[in-house]
Amino acid sequence: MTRVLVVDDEPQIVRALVINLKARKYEVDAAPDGKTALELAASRHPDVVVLDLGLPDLDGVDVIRGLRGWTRVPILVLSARHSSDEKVQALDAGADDYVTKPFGMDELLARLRAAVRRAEPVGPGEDDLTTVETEGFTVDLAAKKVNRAGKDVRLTPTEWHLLEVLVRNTGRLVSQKQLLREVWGPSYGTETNYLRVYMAQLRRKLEKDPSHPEHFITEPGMGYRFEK
Amino acid sequence: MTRVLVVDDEPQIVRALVINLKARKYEVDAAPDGKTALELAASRHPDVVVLDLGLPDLDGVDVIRGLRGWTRVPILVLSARHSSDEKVQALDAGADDYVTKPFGMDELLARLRAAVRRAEPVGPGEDDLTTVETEGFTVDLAAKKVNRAGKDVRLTPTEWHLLEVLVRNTGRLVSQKQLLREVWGPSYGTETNYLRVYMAQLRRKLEKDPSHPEHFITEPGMGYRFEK
DNA sequence: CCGGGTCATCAGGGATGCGTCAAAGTTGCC
DNA sequence: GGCAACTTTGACGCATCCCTGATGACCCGG
Repeated sequence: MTRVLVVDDEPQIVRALVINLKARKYEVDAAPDGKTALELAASRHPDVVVLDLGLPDLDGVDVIRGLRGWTRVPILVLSARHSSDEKVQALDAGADDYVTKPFGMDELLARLRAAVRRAEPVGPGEDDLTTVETEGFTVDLAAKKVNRAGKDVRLTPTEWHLLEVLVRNTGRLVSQKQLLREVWGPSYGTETNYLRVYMAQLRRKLEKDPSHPEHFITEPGMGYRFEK
Repeated sequence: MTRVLVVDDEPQIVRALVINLKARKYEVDAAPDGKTALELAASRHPDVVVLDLGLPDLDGVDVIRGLRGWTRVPILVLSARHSSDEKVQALDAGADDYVTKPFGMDELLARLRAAVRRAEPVGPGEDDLTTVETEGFTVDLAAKKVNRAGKDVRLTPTEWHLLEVLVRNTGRLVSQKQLLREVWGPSYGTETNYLRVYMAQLRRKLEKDPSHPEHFITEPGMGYRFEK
């Protein structure tokens, strides 16, 4: 779940934000001043910060700097000041966006979504999800490679697709209908013979003893399962 | 140097932006409509896009989607529409920021800086990515040069672009669609014959035995893979 | 013991995708 | 305006993959 830190000294604004955010399944922390904001940011590690510039204790720009000293969390500034100078200062201090009050809730939420979205990592960083190992072979989902005894195994597109669905559900039973729909398309829910042919090919290429499979298990009448 | 793509059909706005950006040492491309914008984005790889929503040919939101289909480049939307709905649509389609006209140049530039800043990769870690070596040849991504047996190999722009995408994903399979979109642009997702022609040329220039490639591996039906 | 159903395996034929070559079209430069 | 380099397009042979039908093994209930 996405965690939001709301920093504002006006209770009614905080209330409005909290209600709207919680309704949209965000987890929300709130701070009434800069000092609390910095503490909460450190202890709660929010995924995005909504920061009012007019705080009682610290200058808003100093709060931004305080955060930017150690984190790249997206900061969305909220302010009553329309002056161009204020905006430039806040943005150059490290803010990601600047919304002037009064603001539309829809717009604010959209900007929030944009800020969270682009902070999402892409590509590497999920290595634990991209490779699956067994004693006999290794499947690399990102590189689309299968390695067996040091050598890459050549899989056809259909074979790979089938393997991918099974591996993504390691340990779970995948029904025949589900497999057929995923690999061959929605209208192929009943052609179970395709499955038999391609499961045999996968086993021949990957199992130690294809006629006594250890990893590609048949659940008679139901479907197939991949086990490490 | 940071490269900016300005998309707007009003010449005076483009002029103002270009002058201001160039004065601040940005490299600037300009497009008067959506189609040109998508082409320029594909061929020039800007670091940030400034996009007016009111274009003569395509809907602005469609341009955003066209870009987001293959790149995460920051998009800063410029628009005369103040309606909250428009903003939400643009932001949810993948825009990073939304500025309403008339805008202050200082503010726009500050938002631009913010967008570019947060797109910067975190920390070091790409130094080793700038050159890739194989037994047969060396690719220098920064210098855009390929060396083989002590001599530089001449590559055409398209050949280089294709090589670059493959090398940046060394070891990973890159799908045909992805390659076509990266090199030829978002609307070329199906022209797989281009790929065949240019892969052949790359192999002829770089492989020891072009008809038995060791580094530019084709995965039938799926895509291509570069191996060291 | 027999019969129906599901599953595994095999092999052939049609369709598809890839590599190659050559020619036409485009672009940019002198 | 002409030339050279590059890109696009089309055609062809060939390898590979996908589908299909046939056959036999296995499991269960009758």
